[in-house]
Amino acid sequence: MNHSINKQYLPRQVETAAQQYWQDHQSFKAKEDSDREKFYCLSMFPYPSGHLHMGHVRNYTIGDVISRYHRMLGRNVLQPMGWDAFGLPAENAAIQNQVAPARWTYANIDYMRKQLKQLGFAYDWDREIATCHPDYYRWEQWFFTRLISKGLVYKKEAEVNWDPVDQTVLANEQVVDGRGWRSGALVERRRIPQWFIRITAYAQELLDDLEKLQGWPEQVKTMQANWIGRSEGIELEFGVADQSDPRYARLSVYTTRPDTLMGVTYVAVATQHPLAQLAAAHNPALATFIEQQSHVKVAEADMATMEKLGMDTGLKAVHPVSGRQVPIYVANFVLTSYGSGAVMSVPAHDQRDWEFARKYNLEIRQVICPIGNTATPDLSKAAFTGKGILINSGQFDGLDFDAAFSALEAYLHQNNKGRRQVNFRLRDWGVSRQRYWGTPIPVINCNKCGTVPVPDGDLPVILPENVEFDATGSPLKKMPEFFQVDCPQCGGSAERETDTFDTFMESSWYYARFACRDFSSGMLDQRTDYWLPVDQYIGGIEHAILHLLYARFFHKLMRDEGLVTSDEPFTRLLTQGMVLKDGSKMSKSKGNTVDPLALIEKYGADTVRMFTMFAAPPDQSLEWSDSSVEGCYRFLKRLWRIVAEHQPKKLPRLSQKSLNETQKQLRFKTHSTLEKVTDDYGRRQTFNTAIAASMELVNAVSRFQETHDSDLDKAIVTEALSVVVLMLAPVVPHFSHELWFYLGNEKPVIDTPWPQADTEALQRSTVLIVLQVNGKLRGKVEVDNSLDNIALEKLALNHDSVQRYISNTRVQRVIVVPGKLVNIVVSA
RNA sequence: GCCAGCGUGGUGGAAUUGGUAGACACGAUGGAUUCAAAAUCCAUUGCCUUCACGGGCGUGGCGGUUCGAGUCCGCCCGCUGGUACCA
Repeated sequence: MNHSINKQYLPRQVETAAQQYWQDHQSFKAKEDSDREKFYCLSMFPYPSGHLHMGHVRNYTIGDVISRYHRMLGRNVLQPMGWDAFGLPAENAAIQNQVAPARWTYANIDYMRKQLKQLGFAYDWDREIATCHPDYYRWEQWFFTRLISKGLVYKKEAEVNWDPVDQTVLANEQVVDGRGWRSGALVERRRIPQWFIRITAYAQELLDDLEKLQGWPEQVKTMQANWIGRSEGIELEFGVADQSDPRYARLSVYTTRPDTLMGVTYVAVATQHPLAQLAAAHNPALATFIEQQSHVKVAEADMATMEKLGMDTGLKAVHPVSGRQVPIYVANFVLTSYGSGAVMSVPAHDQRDWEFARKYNLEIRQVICPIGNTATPDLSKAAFTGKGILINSGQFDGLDFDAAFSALEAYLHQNNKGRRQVNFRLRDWGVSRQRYWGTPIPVINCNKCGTVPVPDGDLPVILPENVEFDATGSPLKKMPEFFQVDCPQCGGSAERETDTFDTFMESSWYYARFACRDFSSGMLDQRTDYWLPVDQYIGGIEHAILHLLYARFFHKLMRDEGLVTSDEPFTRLLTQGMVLKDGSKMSKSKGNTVDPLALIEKYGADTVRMFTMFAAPPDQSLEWSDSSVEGCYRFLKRLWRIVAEHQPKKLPRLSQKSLNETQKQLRFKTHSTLEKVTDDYGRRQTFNTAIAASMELVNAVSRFQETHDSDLDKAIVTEALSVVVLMLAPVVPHFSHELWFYLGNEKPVIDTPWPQADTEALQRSTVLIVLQVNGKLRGKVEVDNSLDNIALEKLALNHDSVQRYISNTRVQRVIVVPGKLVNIVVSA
């Protein structure tokens, strides 16, 4: 084993050689092997926007570190990579640069793939997927037609942002201060027919199965549960008085607070509610008001923060219990898409209703009295929103929330005016996009047969890639050769759907396709049974709700189609924080980006990888620092020199007892660090502390070397450095690849098992005890670890550093925490 | 607005189950080496106070629980992500 080594750390040479070795040996090609435990590690695939940014580097380094660690644990690892290739930015680039979205996208993919390869990620590139390729999206189209046949898909009208100048639908992101970002025109809400997938049919299961996700962060599960938003309430009906049209005799509302029903003083309906439209037909002022409210973009945040405005319709609702008539208002904050588009308003016990009532001088009627609190709430200051005892509620007076709920439910049920209802905040998934660069929706509209799914044999519906592109909507709508087709059912002339799918469709099942991406006669094959579910998924926290919920939903749809056998797609989830510079998110528009390529050229991939792992724990945001990158480079140079100048010696079989104290200490440090780092990589996934601990061990080796250079000393150093090189191998794989050979090993570091701590080296006979007086640190003492609590207490009380604080006091209590501390509680 | 996080030295962060606050780095200061510089190495480095020994304060703010709180609870402030057509 005569591995020569350059005394200087030359990252470019080292990295080229290691990458060449991996390529020659096809080290990362993943093969199904039922005899071996698999580990599927997946990082969220990138949108090919042009070049990698630091967020990608961080995401993919985390994934690579976890993959390489599990490989060392002996698992059969699959780590694939692909491209979330459809999306809006390609269309914007097309308009700006006169380049077709397809060409732009493929060029970006080529460039970014090169960057990923330079970073040395252990991907099986044979499984690469680009979602814009028909081999991929054809199965999405096929699956959608399956969902149609199962009744899990339907078409309905839904609102979009319409730019009246560019004559195009705008994404929420493209509406800035209520205006189209290119034209500057005031946006309008427009209702158009769109396709929806019934995610609400799975709402309960999506909620219940969160419990199965033991490997997910609590915060993500909480956010998803709140998003699904299950509530139990009552759906009840008000009558409508003075109505001229018998179709609108009833007004349905949903409430989770039926106990406040007798406090209703008005009813609010959405601007698009039939009653609002009915009233507006005879009321020009109301029509104007409704028209004005239509210039707000279709985003919940805008709806919720805008000034709450309303107008009396002149219509009256009839209370289902008291028969009292209350005004019906149109209110801009009532959501058309949630519940029935109408809400009963109880200003005394709901803050938003209270504010609205104050503004429009509507009655505030208290019907709930706080329990165990004689002070009546001051309803001139705010609503009282807590639960309590009913008052001013006639026959329901004196009941508490639960009793009132039951009593009112029974009353409304008997009178056929309401029933118990479970509601979800979650809305069905609108998948239609009026855009070009996406998967064509595989549906044909025929005047005779209605909507007809494209038959299996005619799939895929291929998106034409050579197109002229401008700002006025999808080019597909101007391509008769695309949309003029014969109806598959009657053969008559028909029109192909020109809308495309939401790109969340592609990212909802790519993880499954990676298991069998070359399968050409179906969506998924048997190989998914081996690889799924994904053992570790890594991606940005910004995907905590939408992407992760859609993917969970899609997995259940595929399960119910018999394509996968598991209930959930991702066993363990790590949500990575953002990369910031000067306190804000790195972005092109802010001009604070750092080019990974320039850094790799200057320091090498290993330094860049190490910095992203060392600077912060993976789930926190990471503050960019040039000098800290420099520091990582310095550490690698220093460690390289220490190893290269060291003469490796094999550690003889020895008894720990034959070592001197310093030798014992270094071996203790080596093996205790190994235990800690193993825990950091595996359970904790705090790679920053794993690196810090490794640095500490290197510092200990340096100090040890100053006074020790016998053959046995060198062997102990060899052991320590070998452990360091193995522990750092997942983070700096090229660096470790080279040094591992130098340390006298024949097998490459990637095929070397993760080391195990030597329990004998971890034995200690003493322990450090902290001495406190009244909780304040007053001393430390190293004691034999066989001392019992009584001996510890005695020793603490007599210790000099304690004595001076307790001499003129009375000892009240002594708290002994074995192996940790003694706290003496005294009073003057 | 609503949901979920986060807030610790000059900076990034550590403190894993309520038990030594500031590990490991960066930066800074001083020194060694050098003709000089780079590189490297050594020392110091939370704040206030003291000649020194030492003492006091200190984890966004206010309060609480506890022998003991960065950690648990309540309220408040600030920042970040998401908010269904950015991905």
